[in-house]
Amino acid sequence: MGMFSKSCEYALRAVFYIASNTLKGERVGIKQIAENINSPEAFLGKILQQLTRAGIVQSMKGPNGGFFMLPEQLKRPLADVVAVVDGNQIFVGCGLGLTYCSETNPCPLHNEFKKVRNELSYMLHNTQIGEFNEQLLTGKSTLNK
Amino acid sequence: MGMFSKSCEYALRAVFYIASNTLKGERVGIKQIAENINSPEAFLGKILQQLTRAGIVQSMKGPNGGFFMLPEQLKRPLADVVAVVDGNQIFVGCGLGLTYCSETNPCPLHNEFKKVRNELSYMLHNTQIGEFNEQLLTGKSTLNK
DNA sequence: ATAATAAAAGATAAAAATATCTTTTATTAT
DNA sequence: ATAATAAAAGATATTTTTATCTTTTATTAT
Ligand code: FES
Ligand code: FES
Repeated sequence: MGMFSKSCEYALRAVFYIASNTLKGERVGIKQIAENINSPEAFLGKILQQLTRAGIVQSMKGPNGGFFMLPEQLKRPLADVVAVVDGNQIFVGCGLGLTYCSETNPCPLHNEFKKVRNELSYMLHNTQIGEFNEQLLTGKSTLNK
Repeated sequence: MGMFSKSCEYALRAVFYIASNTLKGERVGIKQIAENINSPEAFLGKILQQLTRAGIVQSMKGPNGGFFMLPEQLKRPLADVVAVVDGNQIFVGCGLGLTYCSETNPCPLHNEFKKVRNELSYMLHNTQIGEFNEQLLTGKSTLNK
């Protein structure tokens, strides 16, 4: 597996897709999202439930329902999405899997690992969900295949 | 989960332990390793099999048998251990889980993610397994709890 | 040679992650 | 009010990862 769980990858792709459609003023349904980010529909539904409960995205039931985001939600960092789906071990956990990362009783890789972990953490905390809307809408970047 | 699979975490802790004991001129058995890196014994056995087949460590059966490393094996990078256990997706894979990472058809996070991924890759390629032997033997760093 | 030791190999089990299917609830349009 | 739509919730299934158990093979000491 990669840096994130599969659920988390779907989650990130989904919020990017929802964000860019929100910019166009459109709500999007699970089916449409799943098609556009290349994910299993029902499984994505479960992930979107989590994201909705956590206040990462908004949802509406019924005709013309679907998922969308509020302006302030577009500004939230990717770290929030990752934390909701994968927890915060990626931000604070020991690289060698010790029960917790410690300065006073570190694993051998601590100093080296911490640097990388902090780079990732910084990047995710300083990147906003809505930041890629334009490049997505103009097709400069993609969410499927 | 963290950056690596649990198997990979055990693998890294195990090679560090074997390396530091090799420096002391000692072979170590699965049981001893498992106790000292706090891992399930039988499961660790399977992982050590992989590492032996891949030439990361040496093994000897029978009395006074156990695991140890050759001088050149002590110099190999952590990246080799990670690649054997987790594959190379962590080094080359797309952060959002697209089938492959591409410069020409990138995901939105590509540039930001690539930086972090390359930092991790660089670190793992430029850190040797045997590099922490001294601090491990002097108790300055730990592999359990 | 024989017994003891320890890893290798193979088989099986349990837990977690991923995926699907069915029923219920909220919302909208008629 | 009724029917249609779409997400929420709940139940179930599949796959992968993690873990354990048993048998075999190699090595050493007696
Ligand atoms: S103790 Fe392992 S990364 Fe800090
Ligand atoms: S395409 Fe996603 S990280 Fe390169």
